[in-house]
Amino acid sequence: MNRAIATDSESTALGPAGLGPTGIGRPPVTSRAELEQISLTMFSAQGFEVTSVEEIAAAAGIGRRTFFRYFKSKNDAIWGDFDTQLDRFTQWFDQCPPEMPILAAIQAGVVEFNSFDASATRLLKDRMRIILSSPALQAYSTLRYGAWRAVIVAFAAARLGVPKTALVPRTLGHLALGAALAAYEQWLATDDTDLIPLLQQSLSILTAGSIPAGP
Amino acid sequence: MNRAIATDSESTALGPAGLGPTGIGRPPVTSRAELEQISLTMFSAQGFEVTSVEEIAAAAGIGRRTFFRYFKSKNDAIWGDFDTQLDRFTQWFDQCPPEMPILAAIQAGVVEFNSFDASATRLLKDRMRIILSSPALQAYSTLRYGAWRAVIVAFAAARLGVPKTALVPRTLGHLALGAALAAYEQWLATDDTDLIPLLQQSLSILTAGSIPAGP
DNA sequence: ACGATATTGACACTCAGTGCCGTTTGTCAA
DNA sequence: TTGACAAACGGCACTGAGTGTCAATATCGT
Repeated sequence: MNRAIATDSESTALGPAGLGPTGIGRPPVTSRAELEQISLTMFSAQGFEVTSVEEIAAAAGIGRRTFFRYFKSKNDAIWGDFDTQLDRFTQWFDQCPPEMPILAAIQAGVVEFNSFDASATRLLKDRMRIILSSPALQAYSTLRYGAWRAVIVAFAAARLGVPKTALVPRTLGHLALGAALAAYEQWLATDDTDLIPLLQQSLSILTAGSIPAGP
Repeated sequence: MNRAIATDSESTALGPAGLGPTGIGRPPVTSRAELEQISLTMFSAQGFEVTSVEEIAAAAGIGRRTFFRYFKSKNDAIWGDFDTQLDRFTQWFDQCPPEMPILAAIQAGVVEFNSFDASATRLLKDRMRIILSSPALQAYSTLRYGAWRAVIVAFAAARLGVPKTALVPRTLGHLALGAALAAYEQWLATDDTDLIPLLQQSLSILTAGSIPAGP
């Protein structure tokens, strides 16, 4: 008990991401990135549920116990530098011109957040595929997305001059996330489709406030 | 692996909800409803995480193994007759007049879904409070809400004459859920506030396509 | 009373996650 | 070079969720 709902940024921030601040002490034998790489590969190859932490640790040449020093849970192994991405997300809104309408800003921010080069996009797709293929990961993603929503909520609250706990910013956070998730699902369901246009469309339903013309 | 994403309606539907179809065989020693009642009480009193299944089983006078015959997981113990509620949800949309605009229908359907008498409303609030206070339950709720979204997606797809896998219905499902979740959170965060007006407001952002006037 | 039937609960097992603690491996200062 | 120090490592033991198996138990119909 006593765990805050959205305060899990410490979960990934802590632990030996690279090494300790000074170069003192025994150096880490691996890195978060390397473990993530190995985990991702194994999850893709044989599935998330059937891949045990013990297997991953063995493949990485470390002890099971050590794995949990790099990641708070097996679920975390797939989220990479999500917190860093969130910082980028926050900064975008910080630098967003005040004259841009709030809904337009949210739409642009979300699109920007998901704009990567081809290789990073491929990696994102692999990640999302694994997440959506595993109920456990899908469930866990909700907690991660809570922090994502918080970025939007903070922006909207500031723009509207209301507390972050007000209904409107809270709702905008959920709506933006919903639109993004719909785009993700669609992206994964169809081959050779670009994510960005899908995001534009799903967010447009929100920002334009209308449903595109029928078939 | 090989588990469908949204196909978990069997999870609660199976198991001895009351007793077997015929009255033959050893009768169940308890019921899903009774176990849910006990679980809810204990979760409220001491918290979800610290309450073990063993404790619940002991309090109910059954074996730990038996608990898992009534509920697929500890998480499930709190969701009551959610599947039945979903049937009600589906039926509402089935009987929704075709001339009602799709967004208005979604708004009305979601409001209707959450309209209970005072006692059921209190129960719902207790449930939601527990869910939002536990990261594990909050995460798990995503899977349950997947079935909820599917109802909206099916309705929207039928109305729009597009497959259920199309982007627009999918997005509407996520957006409606997002609005509902925002209303729930707000409802729990403030005392003596009615859920329905909050739902109206959050859904209005979606259906009216505009943000209410500032402070 | 007997057989068919369905629930129960005990046992054993896997796996995620955690606390504890001694060991290893590096850096820095004397 | 040596020794103190700091940090990561990994083994061990433990809790708790979830599952497979199987004998015991309780009810109904004949």
